[in-house]
Amino acid sequence: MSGSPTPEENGVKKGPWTPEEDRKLVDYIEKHGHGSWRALPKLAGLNRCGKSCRLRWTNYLRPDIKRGNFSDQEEQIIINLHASLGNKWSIIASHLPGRTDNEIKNFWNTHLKKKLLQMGIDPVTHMPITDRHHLNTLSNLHHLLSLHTSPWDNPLRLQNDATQLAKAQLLQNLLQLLASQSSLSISNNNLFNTQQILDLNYNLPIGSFFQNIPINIEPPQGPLSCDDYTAATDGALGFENDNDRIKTFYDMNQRLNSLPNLIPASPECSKIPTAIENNWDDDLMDVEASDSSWKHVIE
DNA sequence: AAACCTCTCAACCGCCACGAA
DNA sequence: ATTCGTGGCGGTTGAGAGGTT
Repeated sequence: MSGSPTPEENGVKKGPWTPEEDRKLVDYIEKHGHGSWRALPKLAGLNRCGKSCRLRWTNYLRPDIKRGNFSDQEEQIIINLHASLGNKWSIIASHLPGRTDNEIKNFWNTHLKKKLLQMGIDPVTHMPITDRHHLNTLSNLHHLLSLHTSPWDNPLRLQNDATQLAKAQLLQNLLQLLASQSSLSISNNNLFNTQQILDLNYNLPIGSFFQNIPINIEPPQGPLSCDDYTAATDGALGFENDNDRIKTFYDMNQRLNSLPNLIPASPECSKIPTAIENNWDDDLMDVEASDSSWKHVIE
């Protein structure tokens, strides 16, 4: 509080609050409201600075504060909001009734940050960590894929979008890594396969993760246009309307295409070795067997 | 049992934004 | 336009609880 005397200068108490102090603060606020925080301590008979009183009330004593562990749903909301807002704890807290910014900040720093790192996701950018150290453990991928929720029928679709995007990008980066390490070039056809893998991991009809393209049609030969999406959006996937769906697909594709170019320079480069192609078709499409298949492909 | 280490989270600190004078 | 008072925010700290050696 700039301009205000510091607690030391005033000789006011610092440190943990006693039950007696809590009672005084609650009693006063229940009877009179907090009014001016600066004036409150004196009026309530507390040897504390106003700032300390305000923090104690907003972070701990307020009657509407929710106690206990964060639910999975709350966790997802925090992760998603953090992805778009960054460390705007107070705004994030406003989306979680009963949770304080301080509590969310602590939860982020002590749990979620570590969790994302373990999953191979940078907690700052929310993008997959692409260095070898993180990519060389299949568990990162397994962690992501094992989340295994179907976003389309989930009311928290927005929250899941961030996770989906992260998954898609990790897969994309994995493909890139494969391409760079084994002279294997990745074409859009492979990207199409990536989409199929995601569809299967979400238990969606083939082609549904990014778009509702029937399995029997030719994979697109270039970045998908808005018209492609429009044409592919027959059949509901759970979006409120086609605009939402198109926007989401378009955004995802744009982000995927913003990564370094994966398109081979010559047609022969785009040919995948048969063994690997078979793995795409047979093993990687099999959700149950996907762990060993991924390991096989990486090896 | 004791020493040490790690983790959690309440509380503090410094800075900033904003409104009033 | 400037200063001052206040509330609010985000980063950081440190006490204490719990776990490990």
